[in-house]
Amino acid sequence: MSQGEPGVELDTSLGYMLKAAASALHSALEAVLKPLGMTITHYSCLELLAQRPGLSNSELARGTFVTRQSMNVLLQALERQGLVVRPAQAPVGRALPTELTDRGREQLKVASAAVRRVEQAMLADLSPADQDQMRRLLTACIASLSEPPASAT
Amino acid sequence: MSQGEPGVELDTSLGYMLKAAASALHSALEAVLKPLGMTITHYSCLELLAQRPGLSNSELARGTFVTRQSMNVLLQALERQGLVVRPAQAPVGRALPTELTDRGREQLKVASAAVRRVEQAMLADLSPADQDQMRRLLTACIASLSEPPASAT
DNA sequence: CACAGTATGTCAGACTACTGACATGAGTCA
DNA sequence: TGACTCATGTCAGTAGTCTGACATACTGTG
Repeated sequence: MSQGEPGVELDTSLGYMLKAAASALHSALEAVLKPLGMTITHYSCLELLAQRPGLSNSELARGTFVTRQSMNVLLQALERQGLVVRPAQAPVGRALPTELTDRGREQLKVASAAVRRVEQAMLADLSPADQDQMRRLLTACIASLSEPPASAT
Repeated sequence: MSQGEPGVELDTSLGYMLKAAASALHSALEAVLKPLGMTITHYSCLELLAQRPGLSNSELARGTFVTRQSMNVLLQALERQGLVVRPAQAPVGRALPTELTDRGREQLKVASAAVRRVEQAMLADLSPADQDQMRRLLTACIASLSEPPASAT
């Protein structure tokens, strides 16, 4: 069934390659986080809270690229497990500032090291200059995709 | 709640940026495919079949980065909709070579144009040289992630 | 003040993709 | 030939995320 690569155009499509790279990263992260009993979103949430303490549910959702409904489900689980805490009442508006507990920080420490190893493995063959290039390119892509479709005028 | 960017290290993490870019692309693709009544995997499957006719269920799964079980469910749906056809019996082994129908090609044509527009929008600010760079960098990342963890020796 | 508009937290149901499991067919090797 | 290994197709159950909906709280404008 395999017939080498016809080289049609999939192999050069940056959209496809971006998906392939993200998928490979996703699988690698899953592989190291699963033994720790964590999902990727679970880890992302803790990491985000460590770097930006006091983020609300909606802000965490945006930062981890899921809906606020999904993040809400996750936060309730993390709260039950004693990894994060939220005040019973919002200090202002409806947003509940979330904080890591010591237990949460502890769990994150192990996971964070594992994730860092995966990221370093991914970048093993890239020079510092390459990595800067990649940051610039990805930033440009994100910016262009975030703009409105730019209707013809 | 928002407090600018502390610039901790999330903003420079290539893993995070890769995820952000893939997420932005995913959302943009969803937005253009949904009006056509297609999901991203649905489209990816048709596109792959157009460029590599006769791929089996498992090969399509690998090409679209889902499990063969998920692809099987999708293929059965596409078959019911008359977009693809598979022989009742495998010509060799168990693999069933899948082909697009005229109806499948027709649906793909519209979707493919929409997807191409999204990809071009994403690359709007990137020179041809930039795009080549990006291909090289993504390829390197994928290759490094695909290698075994490289135990210490 | 009253009102519309926007952002948030949360519950419920639906969907997509996943893991687990089993049977079938091809290739390898003694 | 028979045993073993591997890849494939498929069914069933599970988990994570999504959409839809509603109530609440801040903001700006008349």
